[in-house]
Amino acid sequence: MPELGDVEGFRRVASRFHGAVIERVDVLDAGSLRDVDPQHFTEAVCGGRIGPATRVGKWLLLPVAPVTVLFHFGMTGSLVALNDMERLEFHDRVVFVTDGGRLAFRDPRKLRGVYVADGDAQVREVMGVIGPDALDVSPQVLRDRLSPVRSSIKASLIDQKRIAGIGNFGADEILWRAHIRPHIAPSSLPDRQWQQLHRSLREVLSATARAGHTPRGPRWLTGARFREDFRCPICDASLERGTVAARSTVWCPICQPSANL
DNA sequence: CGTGTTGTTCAGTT
DNA sequence: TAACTGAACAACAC
Repeated sequence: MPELGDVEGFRRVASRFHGAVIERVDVLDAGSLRDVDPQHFTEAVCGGRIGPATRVGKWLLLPVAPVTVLFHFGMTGSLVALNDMERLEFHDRVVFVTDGGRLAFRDPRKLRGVYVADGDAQVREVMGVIGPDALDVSPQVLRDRLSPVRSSIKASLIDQKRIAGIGNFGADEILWRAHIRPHIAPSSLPDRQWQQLHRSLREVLSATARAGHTPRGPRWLTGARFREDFRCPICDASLERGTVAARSTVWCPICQPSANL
């Protein structure tokens, strides 16, 4: 699930803990703690006060001075606030017990996890090489960063080192709204399609960030993706499914023409 | 028991 | 070299 919008939702969950003090950390799965052992992690954050949560691409950063806790949610991770009544769930991996409630990193598949960094340099090191957040890129930056890709426009959109935050569903959604077929080479896009791509990107990402997840309503391709009839919400044509950039990909054969005329 | 999966990394190939 | 592809990771649903 976690793409930019989902992580933005998790950021809002975390922001409710701004100012809370971490009293204890329950590490239920040491493997979800990346590159740090439970003792070291616990010592680093216990007694610390939680600062304002921020998001960069698909990363969530939680300052606990003097360190920063980083979360990456892989495909199945989430961040949940638990009230005093609620019991832990089986897939809760790391639980922060604070004076303002409990915050749990939940992740059935354990593909990513929780990291800790000391200082900005280490934060950047943990996140690796990633491009600017997708919600911050101008039309010009978008074009400059994606156009060198020689495979497909979809591959360029989900490449985190070009721009950060777009995932598989988001890329399909953006390309569908821009009427661009995912297989098309960036080099073949005319000016007006780059403009349309940027508009669609803003539309999709701002809506997903506002919602805190990728909507699956009647006007969303992501909705149609899971609907029984599998039809385009714009033109009602039967959608097509295939593999692009090694990911499962859905597009409309009518709304997203295979060539630019 | 296969097949598929919203993310990333790495080994291997072009 | 750089770009690209596909398997692997872990766990679960179907």
